[in-house]
Amino acid sequence: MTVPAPSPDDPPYLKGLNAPQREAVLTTEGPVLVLAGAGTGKTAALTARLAHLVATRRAYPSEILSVTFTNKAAREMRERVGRMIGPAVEGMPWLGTFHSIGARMLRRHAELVGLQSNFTILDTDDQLRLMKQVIQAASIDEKRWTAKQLAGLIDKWKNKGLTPAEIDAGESEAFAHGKGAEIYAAYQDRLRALNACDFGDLLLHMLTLFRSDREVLEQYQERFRYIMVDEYQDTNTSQYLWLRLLAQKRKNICCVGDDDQSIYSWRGAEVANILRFERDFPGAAIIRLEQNYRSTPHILAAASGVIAQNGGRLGKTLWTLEAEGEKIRVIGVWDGPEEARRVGEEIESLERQGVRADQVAILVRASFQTREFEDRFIQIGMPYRIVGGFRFYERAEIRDALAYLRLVNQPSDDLAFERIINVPKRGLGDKAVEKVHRVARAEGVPLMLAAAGISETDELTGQARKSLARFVGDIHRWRDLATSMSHAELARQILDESGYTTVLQAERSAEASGRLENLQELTRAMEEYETLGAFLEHVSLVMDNDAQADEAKVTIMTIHAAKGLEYDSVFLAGWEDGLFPSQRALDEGGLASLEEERRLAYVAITRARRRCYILHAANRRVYGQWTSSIPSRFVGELPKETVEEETTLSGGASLWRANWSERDDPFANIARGSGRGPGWQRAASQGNFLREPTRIVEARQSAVSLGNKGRDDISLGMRVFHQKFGYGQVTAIEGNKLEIDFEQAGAKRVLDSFVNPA
DNA sequence: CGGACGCGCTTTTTT
DNA sequence: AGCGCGTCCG
Repeated sequence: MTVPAPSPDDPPYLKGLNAPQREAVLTTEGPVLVLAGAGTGKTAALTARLAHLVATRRAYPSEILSVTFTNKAAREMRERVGRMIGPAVEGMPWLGTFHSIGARMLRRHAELVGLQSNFTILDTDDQLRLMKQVIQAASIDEKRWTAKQLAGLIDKWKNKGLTPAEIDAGESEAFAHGKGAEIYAAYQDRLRALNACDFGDLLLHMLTLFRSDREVLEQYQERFRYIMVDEYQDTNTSQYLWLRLLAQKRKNICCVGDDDQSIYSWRGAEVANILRFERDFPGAAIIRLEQNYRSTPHILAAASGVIAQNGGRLGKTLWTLEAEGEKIRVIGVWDGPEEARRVGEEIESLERQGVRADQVAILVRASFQTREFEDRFIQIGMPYRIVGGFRFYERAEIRDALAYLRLVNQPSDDLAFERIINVPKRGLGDKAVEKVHRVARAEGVPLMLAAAGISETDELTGQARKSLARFVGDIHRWRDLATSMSHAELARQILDESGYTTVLQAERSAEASGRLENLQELTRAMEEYETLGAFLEHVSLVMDNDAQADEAKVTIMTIHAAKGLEYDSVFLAGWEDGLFPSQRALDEGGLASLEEERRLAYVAITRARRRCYILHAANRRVYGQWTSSIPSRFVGELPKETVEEETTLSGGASLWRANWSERDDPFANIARGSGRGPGWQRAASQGNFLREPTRIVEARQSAVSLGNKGRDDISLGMRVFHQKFGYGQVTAIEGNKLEIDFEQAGAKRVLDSFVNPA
């Protein structure tokens, strides 16, 4: 397909695009697959394409379906398109994540799948509890067949687009000796009874509806003149089928993706979807974005060298106009703590060269690796932030608060009822809850209603009855209040009157105050929503977490979390066989798993703009055990000309150096504890001398005395202040290290240079 | 009912 | 090693 050459009359959204990008924008009709390598301006092309469709009046904004995976991506796209086409972006109801779009559709047709349009969307927590109930109801051994397993299985089935009726005997065998399909069906029944959906249902229900109801399908096929899909390599089967049905009529579907960046197969993504695009959509235009605007040639060569080892790729060759730049630095170290120390030093050196901390990232394979860096950075006072981990809305206190709101919003929300009936503790234990359940089941009414009934009879006695009556009364009162006050105010009042705030205040720990802050944050967030219902919908679908990106901090995160991001300097830690590639990937899953790990390596390297450091340690503590390891096979796959290797330990001489550096570093032993596990012993006995235990003791002592002499203005029992941890009392002094019992943060060991007498 | 103890698990994570 | 969960006991 040929597209017009650039001309001065080009609309603004075409300015600055290279030839393939222009082609991606201007090839509007028919199926298009855009293979966009890392850093090749994929989002720019995608948003320009959207702007083009609207500007040339090929479609109204409301006639374009554009799907992304994350809310972040959707938001970014909306913002960028907004900048190009102005307020018309407001009329793009079909720009969003698969799930938010699925929910939007499903609310319109809920009754066709046996739901009401105000169905609740369950979070993982609710799901799990529901599954537990289903397993119990089927009298299956809960130890042998856990709710977690079932959740994984049902999730997998839903990802594949399978309803209970479509589970064959073989699949069904995977749970409780062939009861899989039966239990799945029971779970779906329970969901329907609760007027609820899990995430998978948002798509699966629409998929079954599209299949069974031509009219509904055609309505959407007509409506969506153009379909655009971001990160196509991450689609699962159900999403793929959904898209294929929607695109069948007009066939104007444009999928953007990169098979080399497919790193989510473990949650159902099928690389195959992108690999067979041409077969699915005959006559598809394939456009490759290969000019990279992000990284130096060395970085690209390193990434290409690694990914080239994978088979079955669609194939792309990244290139850049950038200057050579620095080589990748591969650094071998003794152990985990040394790795953290080295990275800290290198970052300090970068900062001296003018690199800002927020342009530096440390990427790890598994989240437990962040710990080592945290410890070190706290010690040296380097500001950092950890991305990922718990999401705001997944925190217990937030879920509790939400459960109150859900129950007030919809008293028939049994799962919310169960969650908070005894939170905070009000003397309603298993016995009482069980009674409520029994009555509810017998009368076929929601728990809330059953509870109201019981509180008026003698079925419960004393405290329990009083508590239950009070609880029921509270919910009713709050429900009435909802009509007369703003929902944010109502939420505050609920938190106060339920005793939730009081309990947290009484706790007086750092955690509790953090929770109180989170709850405040929650009520603040509520103010932005028109209705309580709207807010709850937002919460169940949009698990935003990236609140503040304040001061310059080094970012520590997993490679998965880093996908789509870029940094000037990137540290890739823990490149050892067994950690990366992970042991699991090596043991199970065969070649496919290894190749996914390799794609992960590719994603990791391509996050870097100018500088990339790869580290591997000879010894590491994993699950409390010292293990020694060899450098990752991926290190060996880096083209030699693009790397610069340095190591503190290969053979005898460097072993000696390792010992030496340890003596130089007053913290080595402290950080390592009495590190004498298998790794240590093995390495030591490989050297030309035998390490006597006494030497270790010696080293320990010298570690303390080698450091700065302790400060004389701090003494045992003194009250001190620490920048990070606040006030505390000194409980032990060891050279320049202090043990402090912090009022907020608890007991910690810190350097004396970071505290001052209070 | 709630606290104490002991067992088992432990990649990656979105919606 | 560290945490969450489940069980057992007061």
